[in-house]
Amino acid sequence: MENWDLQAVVRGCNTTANIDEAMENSQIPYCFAPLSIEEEDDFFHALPQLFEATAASDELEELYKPFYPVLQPSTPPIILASSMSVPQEDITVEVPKKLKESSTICKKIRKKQSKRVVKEVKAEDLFSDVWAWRKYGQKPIKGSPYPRSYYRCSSSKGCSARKQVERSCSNPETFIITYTAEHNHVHPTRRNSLAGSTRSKFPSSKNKNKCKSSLNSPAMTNLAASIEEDHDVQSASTNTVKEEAQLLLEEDEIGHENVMLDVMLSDEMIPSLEDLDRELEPVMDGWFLDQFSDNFPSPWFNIGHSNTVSGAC
DNA sequence: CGGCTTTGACCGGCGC
DNA sequence: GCGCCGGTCAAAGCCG
Repeated sequence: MENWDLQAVVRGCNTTANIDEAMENSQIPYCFAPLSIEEEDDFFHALPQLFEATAASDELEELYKPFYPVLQPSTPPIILASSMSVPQEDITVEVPKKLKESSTICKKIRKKQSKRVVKEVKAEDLFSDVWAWRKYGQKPIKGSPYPRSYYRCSSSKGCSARKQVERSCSNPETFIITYTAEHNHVHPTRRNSLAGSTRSKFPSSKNKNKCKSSLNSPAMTNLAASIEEDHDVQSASTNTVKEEAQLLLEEDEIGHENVMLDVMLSDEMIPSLEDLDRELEPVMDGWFLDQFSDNFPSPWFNIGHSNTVSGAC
């Protein structure tokens, strides 16, 4: 184990405090009482921000559990509304007798239970993920014009963590990420090999591949892939590259505070802002340079609009 | 060579 | 029982 991890774990406890503080600042009410499944559902929909914080605290709790007795003697773990991380056995115990009598309902509950964490993020936040994900499937979803992509954690073999990425129907600018299961390992110090991660969907275009190669983060590649998928579906989109670039710029300015809060509260910030910043700095520097320099279209935009824009890198 | 994406096939749950 | 649908598998091919 590297020093990074140890420091990260120590600082991670401060992250919990950050969440605490951030939630206070955002005037999001704590909810200490456990909620019913239906209440949870409503609660999560009503308070997506808190939902994200919940996801973060869930993983934090798991991650730092071994250190609780030492590091949190006076600050008990925050009990948030979500109890979704409770193991299945525990859930079975908590299910009312009436529900137990109905296997169908139980199954429905379990199915509901399996969808643990749902996040709604903007496109630019899709890449802010310290985990390495491997795409293992994609399916068109009935009722949705956008396909759903299935990813499993490739940071560690045997990790059952999964996520589904789907563009929001109501707000196509955002993506709905559904996390299922939990990581059975700590955050990776490095992501997995990038080999193959830059494969183009359009083998005929070598230029596009080269553009993709400039993305040295698999998460960036995932984002690119998602956007690419979306643009496959939305081939009739009338937005030009610059229009979308402007849109992203505006979103970034307008939603800057919200994005920052989201980032602080999300699990991507484990183990700490500083550590992640250190890791992502070279990546992000290059990315933002590409993204917002005058030299449009950047590689990122080329990827996003590979169907509508000829490669120019 | 290992790990990635892509994509058709397969499987299980669910409703009719 | 049948068909639909969502989720997963696995082969093929690509990339560093």
